[in-house]
Amino acid sequence: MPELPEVETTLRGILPSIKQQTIAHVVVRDYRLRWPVPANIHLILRNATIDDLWRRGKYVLFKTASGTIIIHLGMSGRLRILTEPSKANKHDHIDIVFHNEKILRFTDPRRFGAFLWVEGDPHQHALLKHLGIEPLTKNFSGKYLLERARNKKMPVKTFIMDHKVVTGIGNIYAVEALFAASVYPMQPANSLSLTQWNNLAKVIKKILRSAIQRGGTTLKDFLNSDGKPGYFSNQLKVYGRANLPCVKCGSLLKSVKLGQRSTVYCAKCQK
DNA sequence: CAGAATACCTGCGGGC
DNA sequence: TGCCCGCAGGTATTCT
Repeated sequence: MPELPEVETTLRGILPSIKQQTIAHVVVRDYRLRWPVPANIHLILRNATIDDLWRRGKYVLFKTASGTIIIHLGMSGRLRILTEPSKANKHDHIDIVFHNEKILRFTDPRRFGAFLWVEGDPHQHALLKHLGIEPLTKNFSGKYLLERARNKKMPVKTFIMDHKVVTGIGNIYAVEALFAASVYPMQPANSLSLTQWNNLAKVIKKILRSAIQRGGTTLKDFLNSDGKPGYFSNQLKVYGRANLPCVKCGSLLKSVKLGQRSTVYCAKCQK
């Protein structure tokens, strides 16, 4: 479900309710996520204060005095704030109850998400250590991509979805960015020109910023922390539009599998 | 070593 | 109505 814009939207939504707030207790209903939720997490977090929270790639981090909570939403995860206790549904796996009576609820039907605890520098955790550059930073540029793509024969789409290169770009935004930049998804990464990379870096930033501004993309069930859908869905030009006309030239969009992921593109506009 | 396949899970929509 | 299949926003792990 969530790519960078959806995670960012989620973070912004929950931040005002829980930053600097102290945890009263934690309820774990199902420990079976991507990795087991630490068995003693309720003891660790009791009376801990969330000093700060931020995003790294698609991870959300909550810092406390003794360590950091690492959360990943996987494909179907969601975080939201409840202002009063409410009956837990089937996939509501974790509640963090704060002294201010707000409740942070982690829901994840597919359980591909993660809820972990790390002491020390969270950025040295195995999951975060090798993450590449943040796309919404100045150093993310055509030059950076050109350098990283040297000797990489893989398709450019696979390359920009590699989080060791750049974090946060998933299937939707990869496909949209390639269309916006008129780049053929199967083009070998090491064959793009600096001009192409500059253009791609530019449209990636533009699309991610636009999506964040609109509250992310809702395909069927993404809701942000306020329970609102994301309004970027109606900006999608190619994702989910296989066999429909290209918005630029009218020819029918094609669809192929690339690394098991559906890849929609315009054969005429993307060369 | 790179790159490709596999695995983890539930829910939904389409075809029969 | 119900069953089976394929598909879904991710990514660590295993394989070749």
